[in-house]
Amino acid sequence: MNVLEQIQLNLNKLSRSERKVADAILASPKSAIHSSIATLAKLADVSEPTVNRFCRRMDTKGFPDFKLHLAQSLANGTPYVNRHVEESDSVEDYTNKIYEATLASLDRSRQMVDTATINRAVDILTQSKQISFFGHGASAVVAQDALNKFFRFNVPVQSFQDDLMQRMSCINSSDGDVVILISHTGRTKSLVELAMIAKENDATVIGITATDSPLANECNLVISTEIPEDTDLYMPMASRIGQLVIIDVLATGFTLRRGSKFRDNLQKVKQGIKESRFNKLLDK
Amino acid sequence: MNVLEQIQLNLNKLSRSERKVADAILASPKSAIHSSIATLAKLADVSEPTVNRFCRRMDTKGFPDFKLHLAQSLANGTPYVNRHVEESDSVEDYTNKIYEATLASLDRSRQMVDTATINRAVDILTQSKQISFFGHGASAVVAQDALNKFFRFNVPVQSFQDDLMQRMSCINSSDGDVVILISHTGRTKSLVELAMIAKENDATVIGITATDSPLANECNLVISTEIPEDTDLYMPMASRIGQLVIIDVLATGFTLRRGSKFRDNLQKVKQGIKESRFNKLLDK
DNA sequence: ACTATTTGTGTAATTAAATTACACAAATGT
DNA sequence: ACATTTGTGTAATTTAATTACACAAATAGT
Repeated sequence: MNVLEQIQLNLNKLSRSERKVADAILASPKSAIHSSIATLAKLADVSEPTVNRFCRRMDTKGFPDFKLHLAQSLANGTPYVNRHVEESDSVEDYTNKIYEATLASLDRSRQMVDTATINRAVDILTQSKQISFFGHGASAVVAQDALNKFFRFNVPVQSFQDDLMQRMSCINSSDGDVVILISHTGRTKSLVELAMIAKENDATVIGITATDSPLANECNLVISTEIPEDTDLYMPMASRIGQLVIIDVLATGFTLRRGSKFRDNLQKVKQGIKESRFNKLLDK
Repeated sequence: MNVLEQIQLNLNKLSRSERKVADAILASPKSAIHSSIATLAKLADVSEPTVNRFCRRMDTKGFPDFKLHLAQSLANGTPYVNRHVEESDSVEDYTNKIYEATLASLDRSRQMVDTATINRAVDILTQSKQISFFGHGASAVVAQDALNKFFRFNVPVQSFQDDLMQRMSCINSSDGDVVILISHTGRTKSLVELAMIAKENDATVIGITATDSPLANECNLVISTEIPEDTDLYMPMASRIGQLVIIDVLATGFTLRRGSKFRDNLQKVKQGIKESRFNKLLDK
């Protein structure tokens, strides 16, 4: 796959002239991708066909194709890595680290997301009488965001931050109601209790939480979010970003499932908001 | 840097024929890097020079150079391109599109973030008597999240969703107070008014909003978030994710600046939360 | 509304690049 | 030492990319 590794690997299987080509490329791969076969041949002190043969030997179709592969190998420079913020970090340092950590976390959750579960959740949501979103702390924010999104759809939806309100809501829930519980760790006691109460009252409980957590075990359906080893002191919780995107996905699936009549409504809401804004054409 | 983003960005600045080329490439970037200028021209139904001109417009030296850049863009795992959600999309389709759109948006804002401004904002925050976070709709969620974060630091911080409360708070603000206003478009009337009120009362106003917007013009300091072309019906607002990360960065900068005594406090808060959770060792 | 100018687009010619064919040289094996 | 394989370069050929130019469309200015 990776051409640079490929070169490295077959280095001693090459002939003398081809070896010269390999050395020239390895010495400065960045400049190699911008040279023509002629300049590279000159640089390696071999003939042009030799360079071409070398490329073929590296399992590429020819010199241009080889350059393409080489470019791709070089591009995989910075895979989003979780580097922790340190006390001595400059603004640039910690800003970059936080962005990278967030990107890494999102990328990981993208790879982990189970679309079958998503689909099942959308199923349940579209058939529900009422939807409730509950969470605490950072997850309360996510619940609030979800409320915001689903509220536009003109469906019965609610979200409370207050524990008592949450409990009352769950106690009053019944068959056809959906309760979505959001928790990063899945260990928040009150949320686990909410799940139990809601289930007792025949509501469907969906958890956006860590797999195999106490909360997950009480849910009818779990959209699992990966939980990183241990969040250190400075690092902000990237997890809530992942939760938000899952809300986005659910909301989108919901809209698509509900059909066209529904989307007219969405458009109407968007239009309605416009009046509270400065017109784009008028300013300046 | 990234050619795919470059294409996406200049999409509406292209002529009709060049747009066809852009569409053809975006439709299948992987196959594009393996085609010659002739096949690509045929695919896009334009002439070869048009393809070449398109490449030049994307700040590359020519077609081969363009392919090189494209290859590099593709190599970074996945092409984070904003492909719009369509009615016919499957679960996998829209899930992927949303994740990619979010990742793309985050990646872009990472490149655009101005650390000097961040530093300035952290300066102001650390020296403030009180911090207020205000926003509406999706941005209210971000304000809430910010409250959540800064509250842990044991500094005077507040956030209201209610417009009247926000106004009263700004009216009562004074020198040394910081008001952080969050708005995606920067055109929300009430927020612009808040900025004016707060400024009149000598508070420092920081905006997390679009550059050159009415709101931005009223702020003492603007942390600018890019504003994408036009958000379509299905696509969720990836912008709030970017805003959240900026909050993360500010909070981190704030902690680092405040020194070690401060961080003990953070640890204490983290410890305090633990009691509301199921112990990791006890369950199962 | 018509003309001038700019801007965009394709055809054909040109140039540059890469590949192939072939010949010779070096190395290896008999 | 000779035959055969393998490697390498020169020159020819092919292919791809670019440039030059002409025409068409759109825009702006009488």
